[in-house]
Formats: sequence, C-alpha cells, structure tokens
Amino acid sequence: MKRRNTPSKEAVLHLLVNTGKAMSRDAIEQKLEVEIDRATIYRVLNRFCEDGMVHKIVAEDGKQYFAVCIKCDEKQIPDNHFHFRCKNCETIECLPEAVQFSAPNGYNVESVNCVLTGICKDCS
Amino acid sequence: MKRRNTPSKEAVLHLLVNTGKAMSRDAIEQKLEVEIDRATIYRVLNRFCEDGMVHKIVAEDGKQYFAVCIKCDEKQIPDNHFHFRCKNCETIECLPEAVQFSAPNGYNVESVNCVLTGICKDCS
DNA sequence: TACCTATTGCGACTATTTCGCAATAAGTAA
DNA sequence: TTACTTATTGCGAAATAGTCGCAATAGGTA
Ligand SMILES: [Mn+2]
Ligand SMILES: [Mn+2]
Ligand SMILES: [Zn+2]
Ligand SMILES: [Zn+2]
Repeated sequence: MKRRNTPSKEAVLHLLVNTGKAMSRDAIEQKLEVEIDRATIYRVLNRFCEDGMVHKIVAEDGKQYFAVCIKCDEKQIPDNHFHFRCKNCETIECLPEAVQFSAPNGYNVESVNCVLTGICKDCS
Repeated sequence: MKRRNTPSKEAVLHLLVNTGKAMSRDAIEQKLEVEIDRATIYRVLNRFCEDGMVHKIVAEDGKQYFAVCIKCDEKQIPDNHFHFRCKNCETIECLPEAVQFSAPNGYNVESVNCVLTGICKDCS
C-alpha cells in the first residue's frame, strides 16, 4: 500500500502541526478551511498513526485525540509521555514528562495511555 | 438526595467486589444473575462513583470501566494508580503502583486516568 | 495518455452512554 | 399497619463517536 499525497492529508497534517496540540476529529473538522468528510478525516488520522507521524490519545471523555509526534530537538517529548486535558478550554496537550512505571512480573505492556485532567496554565 | 438500598445496587456492588477487577457495563450485565436495565446499571455505577465507593477508568477502547476502591489493608492500592488492560482476556485490573508525575507550573491536576495495555500474566 | 489502485464522499450501521418520563418501591413517620 | 414522599427503576428515544461497504474520484507511474 503505497501512500499518496492528497489535499486532505496535507490539510489535516498542517493543522495538527500548526496547532501543536492533540485534537479530536470534531475540532479538526471545525478548524479546517476546506470541508473534509468525517470518515475521511478518521482514515487520514489513522493512516498517520500507522505511519508513526501521529499518536492517538483517548481521554476521560472517551474521545480520540490526535497529535503529531515530536521527537525533534526543541521540545523533547519522550515516547510515553503524559497528556493534559483542560476541562475549561477543552484542549489536550502533550507534556514533556515521561510516564514512569514498572509493570508486575509477567505483564507485557504494549502501549500506554495517560491523561491528567484539570485546568491548564492559560485558564487558571 | 438520600441513598436507598435496592437489589440492583447490591447485585452490582457484590459483583464488582467478587470479581475484583474493573468491569464495563456490558461485562457487568452479562455476569449478573438478575436482569437489570442498561440505564439502571449506569446510574448505579455513577452513583457509586459519586459516593467514592467505586472509581471509573476510561480505556483505550473508549469504554468506561468501573472498579471498587480498595483502600484497605491487604492490597494497598494507592489513590492514583495505574491500570492494566489485557488485550487477550479483555479484563482491566488495578495495579498497586501509584502514578508519579509533576505537572508543569500553572497546571492544576484534578483527576488522573492511566491505562497500560498489553498481555497480562495469566495470558502470557 | 492510459492504467492501476489508493483515496474520497456518502450513507448506513454499530456501539456506548445519556435522558425524559411514567411507574415502582424504599424509607419514614403517623 | 398505613400513608406519604421521593429515590430509583424500566423503557424508549436520543445523542455521540467511530467504522464500513461501495461506487466515484484522482494520484502516481510508465
Ligand atoms: Mn502526546
Ligand atoms: Mn483502579
Ligand atoms: Zn485550558
Ligand atoms: Zn489477560
């Protein structure tokens, strides 16, 4: 399955990069200037996740949020990092803090989903 | 709002205590011997949460799971603990490990939702 | 330019959770 | 026991999120 470049992909990726936060499909659809179908947005996002460009977080509201993976120099966000969800401004951001844990013997951890909820810096 | 004792409450609570794991509404409904309406189960569970007897976890599958709060002697489970979700047996259990984090300045954390996903001891 | 197939839009569909409302029943006091 | 208040329940509808099948479209390549 070779990936193709499409306006939809570009628009969604640019939006995620510009915003810098984790966004839900709903928020993405609202912020997009072009109109893209709901199912297409999900497919684009899931393909980004498969390709390792984006990661998915499930918050306490049960919704999926998507954020670009930043492994670059400036903001060094570790692989398994905490996320913060502000109840006021409804945004989710990646925190530059790694999740520390040691699963009990025999438990094989494949993925981590950690979300802290509260009021963010801007809203307090 | 004074709480009343009902067979539904008792059945759900006993099931959660006996199982010892975090259960979804679906799993609860299946394991229950008596038949209780879907909406009622949710209402019972949410009331338990309000009263601090049960805590709610949202897993990567976007579903809500409920587990009794064990602050007792034998298994000392800390307040903000990790949870482990087994992809194989579809169960979620509370891990006896506290979530360690330090939110950035200005961020006020009100609740924590941390789930590790993988294969549990019994399934590996 | 022609072809292959990845991608899209649309509608239908599933799943989870909540809500309104009337009926029921737990607790309390007479 | 009986009467009364209202917390709780069952039922159906509704809201929300995400997925899927299918035909149409369009990106990449030769
Ligand atoms: Mn992140
Ligand atoms: Mn727990
Ligand atoms: Zn905020
Ligand atoms: Zn297991």
